Amino acid sequence: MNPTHRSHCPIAQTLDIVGDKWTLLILRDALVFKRKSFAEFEQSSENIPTSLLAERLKRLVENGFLEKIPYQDKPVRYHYVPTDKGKAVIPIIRAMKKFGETHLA
Amino acid sequence: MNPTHRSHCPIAQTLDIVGDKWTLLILRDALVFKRKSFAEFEQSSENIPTSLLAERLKRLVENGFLEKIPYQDKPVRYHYVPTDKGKAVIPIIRAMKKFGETHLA
DNA sequence: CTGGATCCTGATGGATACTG
DNA sequence: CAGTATCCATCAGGATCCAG
Repeated sequence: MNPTHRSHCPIAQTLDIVGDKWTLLILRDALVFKRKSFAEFEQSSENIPTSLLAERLKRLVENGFLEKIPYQDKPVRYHYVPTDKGKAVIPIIRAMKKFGETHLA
Repeated sequence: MNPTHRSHCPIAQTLDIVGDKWTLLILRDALVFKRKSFAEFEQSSENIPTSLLAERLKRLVENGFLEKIPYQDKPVRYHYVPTDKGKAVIPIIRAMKKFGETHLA
C-alpha cells in the first residue's frame, strides 16, 4: 500500500492507494450505492471485517478520497462522503465493471 | 486473491484477480511497455521480488491473461504475451493512469 | 547466465470478541 | 452504532539456492 515507495508512474501511485481487495469496493459502495455510515459499508461490502473497514475508511479520509462529516450529536455520528478526488475514481470502477461483465464469469 | 470468495459483483470479481499491488503493474509492462521475458519484467516492475514475479506470472497465465510461448530451444525460453482477455484490461490501466496524473503527486 | 524455486522473518489480512 | 483489541493464518519482501 505505501511500501518501498515505488516509481513515479501514475499507475503505480494509484495502485499504492487503491491496489488492494477492499478499498475500491468501499469506494464503489460510496460512489455507486451511496453508502454513508459505517454500518452501511459493513453490510454492503461483501463481509469485510470491521477492523479492515475501519482502517480503510481512515486511510481514504487521510488520502482525501472521503470526507468524514458529523451529522448528529449525542452521540456524535459520522458520514463518509466522497470528495471530488474520490469521485474521480469512478472511471476506474466503471472500467473494472465493464471488464468483469464481459470477461469474467 | 481468491479468498472467501465474494459476491458476483463484476467489480469484486475483477479485484479478486488484479486487486493487488503487482498484478496490474505486470500487465502494464506487458501491454504498454511490451515487456516479454522474465528478465524484462523483473527490471521494469519497480523491484518486484523474483518470487512474486514468478507467482504472478503463473497466475496470469492460469487465469488466461497471458500466454506462455516458447521462442527458442536449447535452452528453452519463454515469452509472456497478452491474450485478448489480457488486452481487455487496457481500459482499466488507462483509467488509473489518467487518475494518477490528474489527482496524485 | 537466465528463469525461476526455496527459505526465513516481519508485516498484513481476516475472523471474532469486546468496548464507549 | 462505530469502532478497538486480539489472536492466528497467510503473504510480502529479500536473500539465496538450484536447474537447464
